[in-house]
Amino acid sequence: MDVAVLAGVSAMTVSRVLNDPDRVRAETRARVLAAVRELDYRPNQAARQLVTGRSGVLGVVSIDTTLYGPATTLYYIEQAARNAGYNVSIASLSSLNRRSMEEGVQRLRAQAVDGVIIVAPHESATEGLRHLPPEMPAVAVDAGDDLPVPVARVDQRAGAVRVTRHLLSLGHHTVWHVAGPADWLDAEGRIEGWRGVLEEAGRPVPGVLRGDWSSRSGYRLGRGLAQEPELTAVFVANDQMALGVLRALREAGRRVPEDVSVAGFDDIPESAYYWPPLTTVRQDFGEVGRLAFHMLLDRMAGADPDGRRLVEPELVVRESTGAAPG
Amino acid sequence: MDVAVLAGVSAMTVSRVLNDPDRVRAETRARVLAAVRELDYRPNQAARQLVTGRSGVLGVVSIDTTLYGPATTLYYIEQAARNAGYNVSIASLSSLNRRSMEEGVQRLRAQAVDGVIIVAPHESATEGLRHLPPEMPAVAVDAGDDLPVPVARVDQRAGAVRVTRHLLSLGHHTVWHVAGPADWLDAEGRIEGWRGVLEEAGRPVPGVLRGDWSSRSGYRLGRGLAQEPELTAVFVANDQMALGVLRALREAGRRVPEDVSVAGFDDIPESAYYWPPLTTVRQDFGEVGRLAFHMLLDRMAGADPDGRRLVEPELVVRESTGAAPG
DNA sequence: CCTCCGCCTGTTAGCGTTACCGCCAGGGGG
DNA sequence: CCCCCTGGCGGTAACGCTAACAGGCGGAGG
Repeated sequence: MDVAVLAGVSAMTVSRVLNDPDRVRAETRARVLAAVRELDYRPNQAARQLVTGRSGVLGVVSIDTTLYGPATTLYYIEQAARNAGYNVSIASLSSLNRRSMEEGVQRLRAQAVDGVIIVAPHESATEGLRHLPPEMPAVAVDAGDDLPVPVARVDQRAGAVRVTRHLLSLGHHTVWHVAGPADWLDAEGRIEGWRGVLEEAGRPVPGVLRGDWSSRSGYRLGRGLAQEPELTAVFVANDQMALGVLRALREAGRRVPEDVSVAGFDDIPESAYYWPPLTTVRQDFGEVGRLAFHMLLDRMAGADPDGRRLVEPELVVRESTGAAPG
Repeated sequence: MDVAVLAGVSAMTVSRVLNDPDRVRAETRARVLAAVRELDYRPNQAARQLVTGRSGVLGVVSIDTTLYGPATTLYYIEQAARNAGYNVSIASLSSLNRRSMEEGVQRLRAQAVDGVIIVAPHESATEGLRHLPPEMPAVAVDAGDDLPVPVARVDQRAGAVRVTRHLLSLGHHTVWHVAGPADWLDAEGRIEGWRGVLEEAGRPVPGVLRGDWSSRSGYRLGRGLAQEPELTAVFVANDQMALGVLRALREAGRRVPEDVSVAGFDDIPESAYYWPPLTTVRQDFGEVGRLAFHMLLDRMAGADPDGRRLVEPELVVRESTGAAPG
């Protein structure tokens, strides 16, 4: 090791200076650090990992990171990880099924990551965990509560409850719901919250319409909704689909919010500029990402594998919801 | 090595089976593979890297991966990398400046990645490259042409030319432009294309308005635009800002496209559902991502460091642009 | 029958770092 | 005055893998 020679010490001392500076005399330390700078020395991570067993890399396996939610969560995980000195390796899933989830997890495993965060509001998350060795620290984001690992998630049900109550309080007799795909847990959570409020209030519960989160599907379902004479309020499971619904209603001549109130979910940055500006439920993806990372850190330090943390969503009332007509 | 013992061969033979299967007799190979499966053996990447010098990990340093363009590019880079057996480590930049760019690059360097892709349509990309050792294979996405590495990018200027010509062909006397931030190269490219067409046609060139890519900034600038009596056509540098402009114009009572034509850039999935559906320029971020990865692969194989690949954007005409009034 | 060559497999060494133990010097207590 | 203990540092081995070379064995050619 050149640095050791230049500083006139042994390789071991250089190692100590870099890993446990206090155990070396200040003067020696200074000499070593000078040599490090002089030679622009960078420790070889592979060699370090070989002996310590730690890589300093975390793995994130996530569904389509093109979507706003996952992308934002990933972004904040990465930020938090960086601040704690970790690097982040990603495995994006193109399709959501057991096989691709397993493949993603295996890939990160092969890379010898120190821990794994699974961002998959989907039942396949369970599958991913099955393929993780039991001793591998893991955390799930937006997953179900029945997993054997800590879970950080937004309280989808609470958000749906708030927005549905908001609509009822405006005098609407009932509220329709455009939901996300069936196997997505947050889609289910939003349905449960919505249905719960309607049942509790003794209101009729219209059939659930299933979209795929895209504006396109929102538009398609919105055209159907526009034919419902009774319709005065819709809760759409995300803002992109809500955009499609808004357009379908307008094309059918139904005014928002005068004839029909529309609410979304997520509060993506654009929704405040929709026409009309969208009432929605803000999910703090940043908070979820940070939380997930810190839970993983705790887990790596040997903490309780059963932690669950809920992030409260927030109702954001804009102009797409209003008093029931008539 | 347990696998070697179980298969009754040496460690070396196991290594050969895994890396260069043809060099080992079929029968032996089968016995080794059986042992590998039996013990669920996974090679230690750190040890392999220590001796081969290759990690099988690529680094991507990117601006805010929350934005649609970077997120999509990253997604496709990751897909392409996975198919080629590489893992991807990310360094997202929270702010775009030399320091954070340098920090991101250094972090990936410390992790000993085999190659780096810089996704930064920004002058700071140059800075990032300066901190890369010359022998480190690198590729830049959407960067300038003056970099000493291969560049994959969408031809921003061509896109701007097409959309501006489209607007002039509809009879508009001139076209206003809401641009992106000053130090973003693609913002500059779009300005150049737009200005070039106007100058070539001998039309007046209105002053450039500067947004920050957000709908919010589009709305703010749109309110100003709505006061311009001469205004009949606007080319907005991305779809999110265009959404803000649409809303500002509508609020001011100026109809789109009857009074004012509005065009965007990017063709994000939602723009087809704006009101009215947005005429825009489609950038194939997927193609750019795949291209960037394959250029990096070539570069790692020792290919020409001066490759440049342009992806052609495509004009998508929808309903937000129409014939000039009067 | 011997030799040479090519195929297959084994042996040895080393990648760069850290864990573990041991050595040495100096200070405090017996 | 000697011994032990502590702080600071060095030596050695080991982490798991593969590059490079070595060697055995069977078949082809002389």
